[in-house]
Amino acid sequence: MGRPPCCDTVGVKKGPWTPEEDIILVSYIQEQGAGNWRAVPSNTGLLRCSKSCRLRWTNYLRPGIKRGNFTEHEEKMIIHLQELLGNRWAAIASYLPHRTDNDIKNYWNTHLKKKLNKMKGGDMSTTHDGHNSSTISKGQWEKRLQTDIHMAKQALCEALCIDKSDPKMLPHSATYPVISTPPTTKTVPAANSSTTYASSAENIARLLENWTKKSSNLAHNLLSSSPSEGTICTRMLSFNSSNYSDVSHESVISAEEQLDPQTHDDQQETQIPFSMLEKWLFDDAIAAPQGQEPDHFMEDLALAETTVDLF
DNA sequence: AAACCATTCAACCGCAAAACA
DNA sequence: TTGTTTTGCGGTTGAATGGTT
Repeated sequence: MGRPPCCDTVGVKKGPWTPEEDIILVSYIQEQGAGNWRAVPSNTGLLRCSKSCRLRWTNYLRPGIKRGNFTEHEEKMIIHLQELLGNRWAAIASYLPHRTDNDIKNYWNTHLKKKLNKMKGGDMSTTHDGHNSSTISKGQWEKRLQTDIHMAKQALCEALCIDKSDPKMLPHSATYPVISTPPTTKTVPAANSSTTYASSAENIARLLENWTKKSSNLAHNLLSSSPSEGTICTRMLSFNSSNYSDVSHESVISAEEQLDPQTHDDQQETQIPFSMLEKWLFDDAIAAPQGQEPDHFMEDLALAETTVDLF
């Protein structure tokens, strides 16, 4: 007997999510907070398994997600971090705010891998992830371990900072892993959800645009049908008034600044160590020839750690 | 215009770790 | 301590789309 499926396959819908489903999910998370995914399908009536709901939220609907158009800046970071951490996309994503691990993974597989192949003259005698598995050095494993420890420390530090600060900041902090914060998607309180919801609306606004074009009648029906549905659509459409054809980092931040400038200030504060890491990444990318390990990595991390200690 | 091929990316699957009872 | 449930992660797939012949 094989492993049982993660959820009943009978009556479970698969494939692309519809805007209607997105609205239901976003609305539910706004009310209940992210977490307890097991309960989401039954509580929302969505014919999706819990995994699918979580994935849709974390990779697409979650607020603050920046999609497509990777900058050269981000590209270099990914290449560098991949070199250090391997295919640990979640860890890499923690260094790139507003990017999901899935997005980074896709970008790596579709763009960067080829790019590096070309740069190395097609000489890829390494494994699929660019590492030679048989010759991976002990030092590299140590560095990985050190990085993990460092990340854990920072996560703890941030958690302690949050405890001290306004509890309302928690959802925002949990949503934006400004620096190596492990995803903290455990049950997020519904409080302060207006900020997160606004960004969620931005994320699905583009879908809604097409959707309303296709079925303007349906949108109208939603507005005028049940009170709850009407509320959902009214909320969505109210956000639709702003221009977010391209949900860039800047636009997300500025939109949130308008809603809650304090949160942005806090975010900037916690970004200090991240900027240092970035500096290291780019300094090193420029200084070091391809494939060379940065010797001063741990030094700089230690320096960053000192900065974190200031909290 | 149609067929074919390549690319992209959202979503699924299976496993492992974490959380819980 | 152990067994079960839930969550998170990385690899993979396949539909959609765009480009080429």
